[in-house]
Amino acid sequence: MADDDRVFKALADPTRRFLLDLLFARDGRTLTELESELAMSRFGVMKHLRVLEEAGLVVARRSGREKLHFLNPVPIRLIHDRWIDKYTEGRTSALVDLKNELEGKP
Amino acid sequence: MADDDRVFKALADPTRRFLLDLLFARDGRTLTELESELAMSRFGVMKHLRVLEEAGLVVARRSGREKLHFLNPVPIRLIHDRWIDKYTEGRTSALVDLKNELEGKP
DNA sequence: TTGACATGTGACCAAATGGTCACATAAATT
DNA sequence: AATTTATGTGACCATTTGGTCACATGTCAA
Repeated sequence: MADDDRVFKALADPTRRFLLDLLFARDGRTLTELESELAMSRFGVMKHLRVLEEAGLVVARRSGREKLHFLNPVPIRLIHDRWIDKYTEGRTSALVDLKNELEGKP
Repeated sequence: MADDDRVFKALADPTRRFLLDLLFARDGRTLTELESELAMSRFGVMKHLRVLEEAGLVVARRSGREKLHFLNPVPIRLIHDRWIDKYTEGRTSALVDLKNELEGKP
């Protein structure tokens, strides 16, 4: 499976996106801590985290008997740049407006 | 299922992303035309197009015996703005640099 | 060192997904 | 009118997915 496909598939599940949101709010959480935020058994969360790890969206480090999970936004940036950007171009943003104004364009 | 979840799930399949790419390159194609670009039966393509339609990524219009398919990038923009943007911020772009410079920030 | 705690593995299961086919209908062509 | 062309529906099937559980291992604390 291609890298970006793994990322898209990892993002396709709402539980996994919620896990990313949790890690975005605060990094370095343990499995049990993440489990406590979800209405799901520890094993379900483990599987989801594994999918996220294989997509490179989460990086984990073992510390004693705990496993600490960290968010890695790089894959999201990659699919953004290589794929999504193409479909979201063409909108004038405030910044682009500013730039055009400075350059004397209408 | 929530709207953005439908979009993420629709984007999770490489065949469907390829269909979007085809429609991005040229709009208004018929089912048979799209089928001819894929190593898959017409029925498989129909199912994928249906998923894309239900996510709002493709809009179709019947014309005689043909069905014309059009790309609608709005849902991609929405998940971009509401979700992906959050993870892709923090990169200094040329435009942000310019804005900061104008405002006298370092 | 004994027990509690944190994580891991493999079996297992139901439901969703991705795909095919037989058949059907509607529209254009000849 | 007869035929071809374009699309639609429902049954069907294999595989993947999302989830549980029993059990096992490693690590910290009393």
